[in-house]
Amino acid sequence: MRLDLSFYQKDAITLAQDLLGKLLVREINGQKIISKIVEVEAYMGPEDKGAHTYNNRRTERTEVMFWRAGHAYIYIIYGMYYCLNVVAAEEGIPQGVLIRGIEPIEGLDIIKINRPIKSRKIQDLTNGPGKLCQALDIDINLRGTDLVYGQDLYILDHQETFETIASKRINIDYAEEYRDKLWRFYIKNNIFVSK
DNA sequence: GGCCCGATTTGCT
DNA sequence: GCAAATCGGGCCA
Repeated sequence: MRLDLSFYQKDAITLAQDLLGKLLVREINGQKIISKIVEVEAYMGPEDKGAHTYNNRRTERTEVMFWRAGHAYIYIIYGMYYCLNVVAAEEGIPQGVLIRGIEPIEGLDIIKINRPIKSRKIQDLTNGPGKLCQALDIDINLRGTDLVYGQDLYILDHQETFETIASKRINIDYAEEYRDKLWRFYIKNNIFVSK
């Protein structure tokens, strides 16, 4: 069953943990790629010095973060990769959850076409925020996609038991006291968690 | 208009 | 382990 609006209407730290183990679905021309979310990071809006929306910075890029929860905040990083985030909290509060790692469940053939790599390790297909966007053919055209009511990208509920690990977020050394917050969460021992 | 830098990945040493 | 790749966003002039 698809997650409804109320699922997303919570703070990003809680949403991040709740998203672990859920199934991310990408539909392209009627074809489905289904994957399990195994690694996430929370970005806590105006007060979080590690977030794009620190101090309520509202620009063309960050605009979607201020929208109603359940939209896709997508941005370009290093001029060549995309990152996917799920907007959290209430409208006007720019919090979101970065998806950093997913485990392919269905549509692995499509993933391999979207992301040709030399490595024969299957986890190298989707164990990173830029990698998984390439694998799912997610780019700037999907910015602002509605995960609650749209068809291109959405998330299904899924029950499963696992152990969650909390750690520091990756590559935000500039975030001062927010650098050491344990706002990265991942499923213990899952090989699709980034390194 | 110009400059600096990044919520990353890859390939080479 | 480390630096290159590569370019739009943000900010200041």
